[in-house]
Amino acid sequence: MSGNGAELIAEFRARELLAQMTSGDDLVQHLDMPRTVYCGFDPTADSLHIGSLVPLLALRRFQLAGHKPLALVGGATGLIGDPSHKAEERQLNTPDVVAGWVERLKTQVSRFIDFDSGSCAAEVVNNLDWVGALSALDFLRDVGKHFSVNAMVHKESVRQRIEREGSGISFTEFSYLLLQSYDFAELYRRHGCTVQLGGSDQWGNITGGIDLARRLHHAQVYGLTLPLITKSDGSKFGKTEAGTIWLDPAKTSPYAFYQFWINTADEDVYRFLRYFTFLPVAEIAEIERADRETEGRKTAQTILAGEMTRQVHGEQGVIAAERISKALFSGELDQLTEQDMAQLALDGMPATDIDRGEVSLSDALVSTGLAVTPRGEVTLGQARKFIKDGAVRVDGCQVREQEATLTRQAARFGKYNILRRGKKNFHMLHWV
RNA sequence: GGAGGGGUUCCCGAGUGGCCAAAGGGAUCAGACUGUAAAUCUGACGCGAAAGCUUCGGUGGUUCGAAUCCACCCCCCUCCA
Repeated sequence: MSGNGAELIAEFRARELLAQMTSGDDLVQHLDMPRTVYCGFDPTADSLHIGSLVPLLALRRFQLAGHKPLALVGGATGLIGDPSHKAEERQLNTPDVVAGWVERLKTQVSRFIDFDSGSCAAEVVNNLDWVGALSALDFLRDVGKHFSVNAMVHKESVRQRIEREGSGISFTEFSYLLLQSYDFAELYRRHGCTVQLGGSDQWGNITGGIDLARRLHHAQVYGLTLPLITKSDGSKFGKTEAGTIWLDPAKTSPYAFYQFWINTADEDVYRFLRYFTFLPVAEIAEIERADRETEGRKTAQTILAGEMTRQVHGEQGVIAAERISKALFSGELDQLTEQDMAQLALDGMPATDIDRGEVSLSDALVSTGLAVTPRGEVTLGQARKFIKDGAVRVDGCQVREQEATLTRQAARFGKYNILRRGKKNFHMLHWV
């Protein structure tokens, strides 16, 4: 199960997953042998979001090619904060909060890599294990001595902050580079890790580690960065009006996750299939070709949504997401049985409990949060506007009466109503 | 230090005493069309059902009335030294 470096790198190129790599040919040859590869994930929240997917999947791609992946969870670096591409100094999180997040990330990261495949079985490591034990003096003498402040000041990530009036950068964040560099050197020492993956914003941190590994251990190690995911319309990838798309099903339901992908623009969808799925590039090209001849709805978005939801939420997640999507968008709401309705709520459809006998439609739009203004506020006035515009449907029927009232008696099965605002915003009312 | 230009609603950008909640464009949301698309067209776009209330860097002032005039302050830009 010895890898073939050229093949693996060609695969990355074909998927446009290669932003930069150090010493090109050397790295390709290096990857002819099974190696140990690492990528770090800092706990900046209680869950990873969709932006971490590309590096996470890259680790898996390396593993499938016969290399051993190490997923590093930044229990130490998460306490400091990476200044890269951050406009302002971060708020420090308390150690126990970060420790909690580390545990969550460990679990999340684990579903993407295989821990049971012999010599290339994955491992999760935590840099707090080695950084936590390091004394300040040892750190300054053994690590700090190898870094030139003159050079650091010129790094893009730092320079932006230094030149920026009124914000600046603390010594704490300034030191981040040293910590991440030390991680690489230490993973080389402990695990023989010789390759680091990361987003393209990590280039500076990765090359820092390469230098340090050479100075500390006379080791030749390598780095490879993945591109920043862009959208054809220029907006930021991974956000919707509802906010960040998280990997944690409690924060972004499998349904919402599925919907995120199904709404991918035609101009982006084939690229995303290459970035995010394990479908062979040739197969993706075939999908694209077939879609070109298709009238109407392309198949690519459905495939992408299915693949991604399966990867992140498993087969059950796909089934649930497809079930809700089908029910809501086919317009056949009246086909749903009471069990189906109960299931929709369990499957993660947004729902609000009503404990009164009746509510006015406009109040319901407010309490469900459907009546959001373009600026993001939830107001009664907006609820009225939506009703007037004909944007509101109750159980599939448009309601334009300003004074409309929903009652428990009229609810489906005496329990449920499905509110719809606009084309794709649904919310369940649950009469309790 | 000297000279000049500027800070307007989410963004860009008009507006120099009442007709300004403030032109126009973008973004956003909704409707039509469609594929839960794109493009296009239409509508909305500070809060409020309304009366009205809160906005034009900040604070005071002039005035019946100010985003618009005056004073001071804060911030940005350009040129000169």
